Amino acid sequence: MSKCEQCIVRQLSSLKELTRDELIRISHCKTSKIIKRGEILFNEGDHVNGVFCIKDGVCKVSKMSENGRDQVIKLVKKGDLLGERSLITGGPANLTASALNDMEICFIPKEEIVRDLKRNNNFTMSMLKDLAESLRNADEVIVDMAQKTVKQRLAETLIHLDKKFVKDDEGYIDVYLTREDIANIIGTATESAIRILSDFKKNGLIDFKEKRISILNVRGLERIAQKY
Amino acid sequence: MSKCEQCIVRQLSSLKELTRDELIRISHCKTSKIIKRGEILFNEGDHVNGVFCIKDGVCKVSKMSENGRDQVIKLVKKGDLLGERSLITGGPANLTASALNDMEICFIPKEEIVRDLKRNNNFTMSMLKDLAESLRNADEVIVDMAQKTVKQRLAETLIHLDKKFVKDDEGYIDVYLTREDIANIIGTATESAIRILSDFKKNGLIDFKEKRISILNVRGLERIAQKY
DNA sequence: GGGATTCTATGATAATTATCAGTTTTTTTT
DNA sequence: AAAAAAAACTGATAATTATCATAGAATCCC
Repeated sequence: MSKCEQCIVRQLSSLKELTRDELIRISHCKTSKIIKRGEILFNEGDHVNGVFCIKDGVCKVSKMSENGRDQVIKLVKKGDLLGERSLITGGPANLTASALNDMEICFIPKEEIVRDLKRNNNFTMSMLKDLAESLRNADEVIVDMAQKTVKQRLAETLIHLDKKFVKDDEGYIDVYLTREDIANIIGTATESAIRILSDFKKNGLIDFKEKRISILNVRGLERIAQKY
Repeated sequence: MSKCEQCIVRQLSSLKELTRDELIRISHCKTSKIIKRGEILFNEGDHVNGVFCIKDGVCKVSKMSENGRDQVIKLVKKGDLLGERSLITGGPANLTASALNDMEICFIPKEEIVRDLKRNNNFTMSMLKDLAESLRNADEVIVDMAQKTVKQRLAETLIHLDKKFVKDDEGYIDVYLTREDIANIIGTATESAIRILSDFKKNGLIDFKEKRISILNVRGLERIAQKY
C-alpha cells in the first residue's frame, strides 16, 4: 500500500490540511484502483459513500439532461478530488463520472472524511474555499452558456483545455476527447462542433492528431471567445 | 438595534449554528439598512468586506458577460445570506447585486464571520453544506442553459419563481421583474422573452398584472420544460 | 396634467444552430 | 487482414433565436 504522504492528490487538494495522524488513518482504509478509458467511476443516482483521489488520468463528469443529451460539467484530472460534494450534501450522486484516459485512483470511505471534517477545522475551511472557488467558476460557465455563441464557447473551451492540461512533446493536449465529448462540453450538436473545429483548423488556430488537440494560436481563440 | 436572535435570517441560514455569545457579538457590530428598488448593494469588482443578511425584499445577482449583456445568476430573498462566497475566497466580488423590491438588510463585517468560521466548526460545516447545495444547483442550471431551448428555460424559470416566492392574495408572485430581467435570467433577447410570455399567457399558463406574474398551470409549464 | 422616458409589444428579416441523410475515415474485433 | 462498428465529416434543409424597426402603453417627474 502506497503512502498518502507523498501523493500528488495530497499536495494539491484540501487533503494537504490533514495532520500526519489523520493521513495515516486514511492510508490504512483507502483502496487503490486502475480504471480503463471508457469505464464508469460512478453513475448519477449511485450512493458513492466516499471520495476519489485522482492519482493519474482524466475523467469527465456529466449529467444527462431531460431531453436525452449528456452535458459535461467538468473535467477532473491528476491531483484533484472527486465526489466531495455528494459526500457533504449526503444523498446520491447527481452526476456521472467516466474515464477519458486510463486512470489511477484511490477511494477513501465517507466516514473517514466526515470524521476529519468535523474535527479538523483547517481541513473544513480548505474544503470550503475549494467549493467557493468552484461555485465562482460555475457562475462563469453559466454566463458563457447563456450569452455566448457556440463558436465562442468552443474557443473558450479550447483555451481552458490548453491552460489546464499537460501537453506532450509535440504540444498536443493529453486528453482523449471525441468530437461528441467536445460537443457535450459546450452544449451543442456533434456536427456543429465538428464544423467549427474544422474551421479553426483551417484558420491555423488549432491542429489535431488522432484524438488529441494542439492549440496553435491562443490569442486568436481569445479574440473569438470575447468579441461578438 | 434589533436583536439577531429572532431574526428570520438567523433561522433560515447557516447563522443558526452560531452560539448565543457569537450572536451577541454580531448584534453589536452589524449595521442595518433600507435599500430601495433599483439600488445597488455591491458591484462586480467591489471589495465587499462582509456579509449581507436579507431581512426583507428580493435582489438579483448578476454578471456582465463579455459581449455586454447582463446575466442574472440568482435571486436572493428574505432569509438568505448574500456575499459569503466572496468572503470565503477573499478578493473582490465577481457579481453585482441590485434590489428588485425595496429591501431591509443587515451587514456583518467580514472579520466577525471569519472569526466564527475559524472557531465554530458547526458553523463552518453548515456553510459548507450550503455551498455544496448551491454548487449542485449551479450544475443543473448549466445543463439547462446548455441543452434546453429558450422556451423550455423560461417555463423552468417560471416554475422556480412559483416555488421560491410568496404570492399575494390574488396569486401573483411578489417580485418586481421587468421583461428584461426575465430575459436576463434565461439568457435571451428581451423580445424573445416577451414573445414567449405572451404565448404562455394566451395559452392560459400564466397571467400578469403590472410587473407581477401569476402561475396558473404548473403542470403545463412542466410539460413544456421537460418535453422536447 | 402633460411631456419625457422607459417598458412592452409586434412584424419583418437575418443569423445561428439543429436535424437528417449519406459518405468517408478510423478504430475495434475476430 | 478482413469485417464490423464507431467516429468524423459534409451538404442540404428546417427550426430556433437575434436583431432591427417601429408603435403603443405604462410610469415617472416637474
